[in-house]
Amino acid sequence: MSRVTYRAIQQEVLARIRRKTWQPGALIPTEAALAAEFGCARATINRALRELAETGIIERRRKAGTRVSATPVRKATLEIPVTRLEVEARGATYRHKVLERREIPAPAHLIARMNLAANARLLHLKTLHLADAHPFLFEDRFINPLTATGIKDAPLESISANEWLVRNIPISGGDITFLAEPATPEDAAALDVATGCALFIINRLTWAGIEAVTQVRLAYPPGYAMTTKI
Amino acid sequence: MSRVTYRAIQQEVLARIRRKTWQPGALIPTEAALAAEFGCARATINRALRELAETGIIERRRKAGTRVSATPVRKATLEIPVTRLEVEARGATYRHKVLERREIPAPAHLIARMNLAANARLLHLKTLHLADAHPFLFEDRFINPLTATGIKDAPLESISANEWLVRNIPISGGDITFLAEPATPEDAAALDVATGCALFIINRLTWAGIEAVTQVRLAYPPGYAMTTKI
DNA sequence: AAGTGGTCTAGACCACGTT
DNA sequence: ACGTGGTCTAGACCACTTC
Repeated sequence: MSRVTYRAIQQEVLARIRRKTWQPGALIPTEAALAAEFGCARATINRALRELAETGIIERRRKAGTRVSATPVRKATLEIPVTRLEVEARGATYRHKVLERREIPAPAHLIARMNLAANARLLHLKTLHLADAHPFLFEDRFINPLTATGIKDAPLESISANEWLVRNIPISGGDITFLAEPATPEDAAALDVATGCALFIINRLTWAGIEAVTQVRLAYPPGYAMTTKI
Repeated sequence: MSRVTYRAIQQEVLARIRRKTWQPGALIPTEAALAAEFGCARATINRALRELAETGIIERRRKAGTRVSATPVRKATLEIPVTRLEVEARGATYRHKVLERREIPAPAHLIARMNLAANARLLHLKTLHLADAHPFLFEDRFINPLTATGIKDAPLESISANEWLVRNIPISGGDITFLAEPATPEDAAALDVATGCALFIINRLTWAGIEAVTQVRLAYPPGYAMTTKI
């Protein structure tokens, strides 16, 4: 075991910020100075501070140095699990039901958002996910068969599109939006709730490079909450 | 510039996963082997793989080695800015109005959640945040004056509690919950929307060590969406 | 017992941004 | 121009986990 760990340095830095030894907005010593003070290598200081910078507690810029964030932008990490695992983590039995599966011409609003050719066709899926036979999530998904190669032959009755895509199509990135919406009549029927009641909605658009793979709207019934820690 | 960067290694690793050279669930070579292959130091491989593991793309365990995640749990990072900055980032003028400010005995449900003494008192604040004079956010907050020392004398008319706390009280962590709720009559009056309409709600409880600092419920009107990337 | 990742060191060079 | 963080190296020891 070495004498000084990067975690110990992080703790000490946080303690000094908490004690106001280092005020918000103020510069803290350079890596070299801290390495000398703590009697460790600069690389150790670097790792400690780099990770703190990733959480938004401090801000670092070459030449300008490192300073305590004046108005820290807290960053929370959300885990986005496969729905089956999320249900099973709650101790329930997972099942899903494909309500609709059709190939259609891409709707106009998706041609722009997904950067598709004007005559592109998409696979349109509607799926109800169940936890112990109770509606857990109503999913309305469009899949680009050109990027999600093999989706047409996927056994989507036994593996959800969600999970099939995650396992088979390497995704480079995506945009996620969280919001609240009133239940449409279709949402209400699928989830067995009243039309107009407040649903938690996730919209997600995912990419493989510059090509869109899938756009999905997830509607969760009242009572669902997404939780995380900072 | 060195010959091999950790970013280049990440790209190559991702490419191999995408090409299925390394299948989901399969072991990939050890750090030492990759260092030899790429002709770089093991520390460089370590940094490349460590960061990929943080995103959930690969999984690492001592002795067991590194493998490609079979069902990757995507991780998204949410930024939680101060409301004023969020409004200003949209090009609007920020203003807030304290609707209520009272010291009260802690409600029973918060005594448990915030780990308070039975006779604890809390500062109860209700604040409306405005963007260009339109309601942007209705905030219902409880503050523990024992941990948020100085809050009683804070000029909460000119600086929001949100911002005052962020600047003055060092926070060690917290729990955040996102959900949808129908607007209560009070929400509706504050936000100028219909009672019962779908609101996006954030509940946040923050701690300084083992002591709770504040519990807040943020209610956003219809149309608000929280966005992030993966 | 042995193999793998986790971390630290001491030194070096470099990119970047401020001055 | 120059100071700061960003990164890489080569080597070392250690912690954890599986065998």
